[in-house]
Amino acid sequence: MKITSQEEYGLRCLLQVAQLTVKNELASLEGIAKAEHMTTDYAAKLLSILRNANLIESVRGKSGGYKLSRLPSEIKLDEVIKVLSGELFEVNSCEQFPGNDDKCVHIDCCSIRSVWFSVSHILFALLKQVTLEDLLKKEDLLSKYLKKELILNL
Amino acid sequence: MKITSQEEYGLRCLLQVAQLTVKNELASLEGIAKAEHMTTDYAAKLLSILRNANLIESVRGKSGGYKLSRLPSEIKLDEVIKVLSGELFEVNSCEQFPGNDDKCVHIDCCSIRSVWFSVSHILFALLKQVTLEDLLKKEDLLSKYLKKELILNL
DNA sequence: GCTAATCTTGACTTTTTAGTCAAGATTAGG
DNA sequence: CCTAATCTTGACTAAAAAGTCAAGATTAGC
Repeated sequence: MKITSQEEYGLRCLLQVAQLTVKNELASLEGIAKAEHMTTDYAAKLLSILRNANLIESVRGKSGGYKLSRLPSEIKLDEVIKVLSGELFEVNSCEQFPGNDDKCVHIDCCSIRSVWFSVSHILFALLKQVTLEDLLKKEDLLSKYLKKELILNL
Repeated sequence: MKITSQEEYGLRCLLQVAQLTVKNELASLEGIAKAEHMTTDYAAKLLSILRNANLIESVRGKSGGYKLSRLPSEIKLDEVIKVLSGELFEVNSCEQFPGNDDKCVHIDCCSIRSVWFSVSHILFALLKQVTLEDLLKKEDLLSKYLKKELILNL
């Protein structure tokens, strides 16, 4: 249960694209990488994940670049995080942790599983309340908003 | 943002210890490993993490084993998860993701960071509401309890 | 059509996490 | 005091995640 590199840097790239999209410009790979102080190769890899998930679109060739597929207000963090690293705990795969067997010993009754399900559910309900548009705000503004709104709306 | 092996299997071992502790028995390494279908070596490693964090105590020598250091009702999941894998996002280390620099580009203002902080805060507040005693219940009972109580008490 | 600026892809290397192995320390009970 | 049943530890190997490299495809503008 940790924020992964792919989530963190993938989201940063997406936010760079969002910033230019609202100005009606395309974001170039090189521009994104420079802004985020990362290599273009790594940025390219992350952007390809975002593109394959239809969060962004790319235009190839000279004067090409990336733009959001939808409005920033229509892209919610729960979707972004699922694209970048999947669910916290996959509902149909307690098989992720089968011990040394094919099948988990606890398949019939597992109190741990029910905690993961609840936590995962609430977590993604939280993330669903935050959009890329929110993330384009300044930190102090967003921070206040999150404190006021996040839990209340669960 | 995924449940790690260490969290899952570590918690399973801890729960095995808890089951015997409430019966006033010591849990042996071999017993725990057999019950969870894992190797004794791996169980040993996880139990040593739990022991170093003072969640369990061990008795060496013949007729030795493990027991909880506290009552199951006094051990909360937020602590267990922190022991097994740390915070979701370390407050004092945006340095975890500095890009190709020493210092993160966004150190002064980072909307992403404020989301991680909020989410992490709520997540551990949730986990704090669940104790090992709760986890000793049957899945269906616990599941109902979680649905009713978890969010309400935030 | 050439060229330079762009995106695309898959194989590769490095780092981290997961899991194993083996040698050793402790102690109850005979 | 010996032995068998325990726990302990650190080094090692395997698997997964992170990040790099290199070759190639596309297209605007000359």
